Amino acid sequence: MSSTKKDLPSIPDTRADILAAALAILDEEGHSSLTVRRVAARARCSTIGVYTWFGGKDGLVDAILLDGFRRFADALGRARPRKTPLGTLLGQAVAYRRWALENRTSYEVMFMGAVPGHVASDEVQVVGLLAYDLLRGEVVGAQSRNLIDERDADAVAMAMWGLVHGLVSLEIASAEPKGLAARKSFHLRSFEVALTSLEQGLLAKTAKHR
Amino acid sequence: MSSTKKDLPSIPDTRADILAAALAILDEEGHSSLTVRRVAARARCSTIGVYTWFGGKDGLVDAILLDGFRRFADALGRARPRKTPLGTLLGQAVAYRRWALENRTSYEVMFMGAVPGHVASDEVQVVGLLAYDLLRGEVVGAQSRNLIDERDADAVAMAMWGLVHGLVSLEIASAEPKGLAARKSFHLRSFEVALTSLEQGLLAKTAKHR
DNA sequence: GGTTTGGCCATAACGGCGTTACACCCATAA
DNA sequence: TTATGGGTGTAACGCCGTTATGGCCAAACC
Repeated sequence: MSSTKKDLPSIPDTRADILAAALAILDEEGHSSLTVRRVAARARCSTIGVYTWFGGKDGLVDAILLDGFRRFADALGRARPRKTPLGTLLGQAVAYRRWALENRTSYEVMFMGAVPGHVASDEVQVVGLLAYDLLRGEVVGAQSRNLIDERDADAVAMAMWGLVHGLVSLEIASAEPKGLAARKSFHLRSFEVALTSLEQGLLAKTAKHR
Repeated sequence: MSSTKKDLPSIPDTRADILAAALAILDEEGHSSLTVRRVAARARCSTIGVYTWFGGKDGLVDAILLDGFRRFADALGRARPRKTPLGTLLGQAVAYRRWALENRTSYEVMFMGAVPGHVASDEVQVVGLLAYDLLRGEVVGAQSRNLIDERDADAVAMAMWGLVHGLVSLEIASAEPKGLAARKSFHLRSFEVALTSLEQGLLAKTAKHR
C-alpha cells in the first residue's frame, strides 16, 4: 500500500509515522501521555492526521492493540516446544508473565483498560482471543492424553487464564516505578505456588504423574 | 463533626452531599460520568465545593474508595462462620465474587483502576489491605491445622487473591451491559473449577481430608 | 491545455475536563 | 464597629477529543 517502485525513504508515510509515534509515546511516557495532540506533534502532522488515517483516537488505540495482541500471541506461541501439554501450559504461563512484565505499558492497555474511554473493535477482540486459543489448545491436548481431569476445557482454560492474569495484574499494579527486587521475587514465588498448585489440583486422578 | 445539638435536617452538610452525589452518579451512570462538575451539580453546589471538602477529585475518589473498601471487607468478614479454615476460604472467595458482581462499579474503581488518573492515598492503600488480611488470616489458620502445605503464607494468600481477582476481573470486563445468563453460568463454573482445583493442589499431603 | 474532482492536511474552533485566581458573603471575634 | 477568615460562585486557564472550514495539489477528464 505504501510503495510500488522506488519509494525513497524521505517520502512520508503518515499512517506509519503516527502509529510509530503512538507506540513510542506509550513506551516512553506511559498511557496517560497518549493523546491525539501529542501523537500528532511527535509524528510531525496536525491532529487531523489521526482522524484521516485511524478515524480518531479509538482507531489508533485499536491499531496499537492489534500490534500488541499479535506480539503477545507470538511470544506465547514461541513458548510451545515442551514434551508434554502440561509442561507447555506451565511454559506458556511463564511466558505470559514474562511478556507482561517486559511490555508493561502494552499489557496495561491490552488487558487492564489503561486507555480510559476505549472500547475495542470487533476485529481487535477476535485477535485478542488468539492467545487464549493457544492456551485452550494445550488444555484440550492434556485432557485427551488423560493428564488432567476432563472437565469443560473452557472452564479449565479460563481458570488458568484468570489465575495468571490476576497475579500479573496485581504485580503490575503494585509495582513502584522501579519495583523492589524483594517484591519481584515475592510475586514470582506466589506465581509459582499458584501455578503448580492449580495444576496439581487439575491432575487426572487416574493418570500416572508427569 | 456534623452535628452537636439539634442539627435540623435542612441544614446543608455540603461534604456529605457531595459524597452522596458522587456515589449516586457512580452507581447510576458509571465511572466515566464521575466528573467534578457533574458531582457538584448533583450536590447543588459549585465545583469549588469539591475542592473545599476533598481537596480535588483525587480526594473525592479516595473517600469513595475508603467507603468501598470498608463495605467490601465487611462483606468478606460476614462470610466467616465456616467450620474449617478451608471452608472459610472458599466462602470468602464466593463472597468476594458475589460482592464484586453486585457492586460492579465500585469494584472497577477499587481494583481495576476505573478512574483514569487516580493514585490512592496511603490511608486508602492501608484500608484496601483489610480484606487481604482476612484472607491471609484464614490461610495461616489452615496451615497451623496442617490442612494445607506450609508454604509462605503470603504466597499462598496472594495465589488465592490473584486467582479470584483475575477471574472476577475477566468476568466483569467481558460482561455486556446485561450479561447473558449463559456467560454468567460459564464464569461461575470456571470459578468453581479454579477454586476447588487450587485448593486441592494446596492440600497438605500429610493431612486427612476435610 | 484547462477544468474538475477528491484525497490529504492545517487552522481554528466547540464543548467538556480538572483546577484555580479572584471577589464576595457573612458569622464570629476583637 | 471593625477585622478576620472560612465557605462560596464566577470566570478563567490549559488541557482533552473532535470537527467545520477552507486550502493545497496530483490525478482524471473534456
